[in-house]
Amino acid sequence: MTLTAGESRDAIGSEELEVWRMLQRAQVRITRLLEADLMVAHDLALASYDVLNQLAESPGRRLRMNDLAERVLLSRSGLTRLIDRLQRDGLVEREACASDARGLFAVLTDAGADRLAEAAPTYLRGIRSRFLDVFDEDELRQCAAMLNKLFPEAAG
Amino acid sequence: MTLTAGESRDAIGSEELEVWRMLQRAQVRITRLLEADLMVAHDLALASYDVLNQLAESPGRRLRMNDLAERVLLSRSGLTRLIDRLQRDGLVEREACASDARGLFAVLTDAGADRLAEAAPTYLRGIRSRFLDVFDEDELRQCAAMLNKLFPEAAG
DNA sequence: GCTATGTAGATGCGTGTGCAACGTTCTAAG
DNA sequence: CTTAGAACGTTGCACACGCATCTACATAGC
Repeated sequence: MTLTAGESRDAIGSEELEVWRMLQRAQVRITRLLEADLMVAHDLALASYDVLNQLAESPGRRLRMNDLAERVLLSRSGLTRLIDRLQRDGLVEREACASDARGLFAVLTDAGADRLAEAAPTYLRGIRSRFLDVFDEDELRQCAAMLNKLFPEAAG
Repeated sequence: MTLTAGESRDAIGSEELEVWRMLQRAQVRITRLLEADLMVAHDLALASYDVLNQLAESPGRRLRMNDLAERVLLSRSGLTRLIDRLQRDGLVEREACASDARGLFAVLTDAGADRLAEAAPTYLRGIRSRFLDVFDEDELRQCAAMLNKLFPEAAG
């Protein structure tokens, strides 16, 4: 590290830091593998899958742009473009919001639901083989507990 | 989910899937917080920090472009541009490789080392407060063990 | 020595992202 | 009713990334 000064107490045990770095690496690598799976098998980016999935899980297969952006961890502008693409491909439609003229719903089309249903097995198989299958039940429980400590508010 | 067919056994317990999704969210959100910290305090992107850090940890403060790209999870082309920027800012230099005329070393400059030393406390404080401090020793050990199961080869 | 195959790094191109700014609509204060 | 401020979604812009391609060099086979 070659830290010069001011690190009297910040000289964290490298092992602890290493945990974070390994987590980073693991998450990035698995995510890329999942995305590659989806791309070759279904020509679907992971972000697109997430959007379709979120919509499918929502009542009326629809979500306000803003809510959707939060759930898929995208900026509003990023989601605008992504929905543009999905709409161009017929997987999603925009629909006006009756109660708020500023708002728009992103709505999953039948084609979008079909596409999601096609891709879901690939996605699930990927997560299973690359993540879930590696651990036993206790470990997954431990993991879930730790994640809940990290983000208590994300318990939805 | 509205899965249609072919999912006889793929109907994973939603809880298991949720573990992966929470991990994804946690990792992305923490990473963005760390990056924001570095940007406002030191005008340094996280990828740049990682590069400087990797170089600082390497013998002779230097690494071949290829090796470096692997360690920071970047494509070769991505690293080429990033090193371009860091070189423009005087934090890194390119140096020919004696034993292989194709090869280049990315070498950390003194200015780069200084910049890293400035930013390190911010980075460490961020990881500590947003990740390490949330857990006790046992949990971190558990976490490390699980990560080693995920990527046995990444035990460096 | 000469050719074929492979590797290191750089570059053209297309794509996807976030930030800042904008128009529109909602809400609150007077 | 009018007006100030906030919220929703889109757009202009710049930037960072990966893929495919390219050049230069290395290595193996003959």
